[in-house]
Amino acid sequence: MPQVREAYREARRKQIIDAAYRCFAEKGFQKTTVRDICKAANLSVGAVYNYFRSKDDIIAASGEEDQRRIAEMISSAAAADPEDPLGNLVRVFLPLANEPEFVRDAVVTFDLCSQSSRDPEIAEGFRKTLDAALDHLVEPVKRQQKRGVLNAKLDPYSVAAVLVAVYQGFRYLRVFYPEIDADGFGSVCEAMVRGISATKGER
Amino acid sequence: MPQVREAYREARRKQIIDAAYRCFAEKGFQKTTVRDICKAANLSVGAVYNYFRSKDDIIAASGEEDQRRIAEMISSAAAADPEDPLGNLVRVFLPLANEPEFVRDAVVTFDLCSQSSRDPEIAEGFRKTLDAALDHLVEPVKRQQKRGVLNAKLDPYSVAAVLVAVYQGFRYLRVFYPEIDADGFGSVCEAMVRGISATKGER
Amino acid sequence: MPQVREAYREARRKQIIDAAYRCFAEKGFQKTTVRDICKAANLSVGAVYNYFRSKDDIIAASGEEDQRRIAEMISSAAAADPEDPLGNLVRVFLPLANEPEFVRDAVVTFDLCSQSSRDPEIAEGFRKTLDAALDHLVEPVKRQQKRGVLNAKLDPYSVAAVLVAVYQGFRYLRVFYPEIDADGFGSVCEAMVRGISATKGER
Amino acid sequence: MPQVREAYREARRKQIIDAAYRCFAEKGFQKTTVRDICKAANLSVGAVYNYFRSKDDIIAASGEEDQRRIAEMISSAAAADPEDPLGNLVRVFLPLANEPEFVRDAVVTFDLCSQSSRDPEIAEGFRKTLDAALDHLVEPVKRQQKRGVLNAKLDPYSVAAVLVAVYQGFRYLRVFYPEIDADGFGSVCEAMVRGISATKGER
DNA sequence: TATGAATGAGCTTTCATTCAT
DNA sequence: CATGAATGAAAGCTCATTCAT
Repeated sequence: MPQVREAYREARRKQIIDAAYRCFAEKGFQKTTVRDICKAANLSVGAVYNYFRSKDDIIAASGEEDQRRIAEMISSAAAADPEDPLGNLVRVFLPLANEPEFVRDAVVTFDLCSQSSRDPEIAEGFRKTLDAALDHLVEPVKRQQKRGVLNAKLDPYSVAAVLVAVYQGFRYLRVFYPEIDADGFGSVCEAMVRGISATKGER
Repeated sequence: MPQVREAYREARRKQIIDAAYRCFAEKGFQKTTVRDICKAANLSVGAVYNYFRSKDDIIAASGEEDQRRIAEMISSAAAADPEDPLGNLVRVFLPLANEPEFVRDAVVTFDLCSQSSRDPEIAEGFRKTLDAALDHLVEPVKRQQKRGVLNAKLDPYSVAAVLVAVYQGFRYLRVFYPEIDADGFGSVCEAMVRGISATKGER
Repeated sequence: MPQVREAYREARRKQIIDAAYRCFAEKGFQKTTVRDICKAANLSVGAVYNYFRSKDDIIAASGEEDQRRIAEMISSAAAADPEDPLGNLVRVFLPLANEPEFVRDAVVTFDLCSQSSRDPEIAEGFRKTLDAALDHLVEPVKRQQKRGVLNAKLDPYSVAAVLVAVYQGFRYLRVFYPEIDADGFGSVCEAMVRGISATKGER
Repeated sequence: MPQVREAYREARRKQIIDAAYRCFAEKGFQKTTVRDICKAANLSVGAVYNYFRSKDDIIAASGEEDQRRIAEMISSAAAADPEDPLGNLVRVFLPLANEPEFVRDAVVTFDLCSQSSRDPEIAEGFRKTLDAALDHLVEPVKRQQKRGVLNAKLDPYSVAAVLVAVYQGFRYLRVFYPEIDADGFGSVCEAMVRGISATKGER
């Protein structure tokens, strides 16, 4: 019985988080009112406060969801092509730039980032999932280094960090340049990956 | 006389923008109240409204200032070492990561980024200076391509874009990882730059 | 349930309008603050804004109420004495001059009048009820003309207009002359009404 | 020399009052800012405060001016036709309804009226000039009564009051009905004046 | 649990007035 | 006398949160 009740609560929470995420994407955290969220979730104000202690609580939960999604995408993209996991990242992520949610979600991420620096609770959840994302990259990097495909002298954590940085930096630019040349960007990225490939001397 | 008057007005505006920037860095745009800005600028509320039409106006001005600063840093860094302008970027920018303002300012940039997607006026000022920053990079890239140092097949605008992306992505990570290994990050970047260097075949 | 809900809302609206009217009479529209109204209505600021979109909205509603009251008085006064409806108007309205609300309400009407010339929303509601008031007068005037009591050559709408004008003009004077001789004023009015009576030749 | 200075001050005061009156007509007393008045008068804020102690002071002066104008018009209209001074009033005042300033000025009068009930200083100036206007009417009324043209049994002050009331009431209606039938209104007025004329029995 | 009316602190902005120049 | 930058009280309005039903 508590099993059922718990599942019910979880479903409601997810319903609220999803609604909130849509609102946040559209209007930002601060300009989204609790009423906006309630309306979007088809719930009354009181109901929402049964599942979350405060608006900040909803923001934090939304942030974790946002990061969880990114981490998931990274790990599945890296796992999809064991032969060339890093190259596959570029092939998987760049086309996303044309999805309508791309900018919408990017803006939420950057909003979260700036909130994080003020609210430790948000930062906490954020970092946890960012850690997970990085871990999902470090592993294939190490594997490729062992296989002699990547320059073994480079710190695998740093490589993973640069990859994430390039991705987030691309999202950042994309916010301002909807017409950005994603393919050109991808070509430069691929060329750069060659720069961290193992050469004869470094093998 | 109008010369003096105008200079006076400019000085006051700068005083307000600087104060506002500090507040924004500390509390974010929305949580910063106009009164906070006034207090930080040592001015009365009415005085501030003599120089700016609204809080949004101050945000927009702050945003332009933020971008102008970045563009300036990029152009001066690229100009400092004509032999290796791109490599110099890494050498100039990475050490900044340890400055106390690094995270503080990064957070403002990302806040601005997310505001931009909602407020066209902010986006306008932002994009203008982002354009300038990119232009300052495209030029040395082209020069290096002509000199046969960089792979001429790559689109110079895309190269510039990736460089900016890496920088902003690094700032992003730095917000969450104060302990991030900047040197390791730099090493990977340098290795990557080698990936876009001209090789014999492409020369 | 919606029946009850609706009735509840209407009751609250009336509560607010009444409180607002008292404030407006005492201090005028502009000098009455929303907080004044809230205090007078024994409600919090937020509560009031649950029932009205803005202060102007409250003013408009108050204005309609004000006009509605006048129209109602006119129509009931005219209906009370079918033999001499116009004469009855004088008999009914003049004694009101001694009521304490007389000046208080007059001032609201004139304030509304001047607001109307600027705010179309207020003017709209105002005119609608003024129309109704005039209509309530035109009908008895026409009836008296048919009965041969009033000069049939006069435009009944103009007669109604003059009657309203005399009433409002009297209120106007009363604002400045609390000691005005209402009976003398009434005598002159009655004499004037004789001037628009049908004479042998016009019968 | 003080003569000249005094004349200069008077000229400036009039300049300000006129500008203020235009502003008040357009936006109402409360929504007119001191800056509006200064701009309309082509003077700096400080300059205006050299001639008036406060905004209320300007309003009061404007009000006296407004009433002075009406009193002047009444007295000159009544004096113009010694044979039929009252009839002449109708002939002079009704055509004014088509002047563009008619409604504009009416609104100021009603605004003043409602301010008067709150501000004794305004009321004071207002009443003084209203007294003058009434006096200018009482005299010809008395004269006509002596000549046996008007019913001598009526209180001349009340007659004057009704005349002013009709005029102000007409202005009031005109605010809401730009299309009001002024001629019809005039005909009714003339018929009414006949009602207060002396008849054989009352002569 | 669900509801949504009520709360009131706190926000941005305006504006009458002062006063150093 | 003229100027207009500076002041700061106070305005209208919003919104996170509570709580009786």
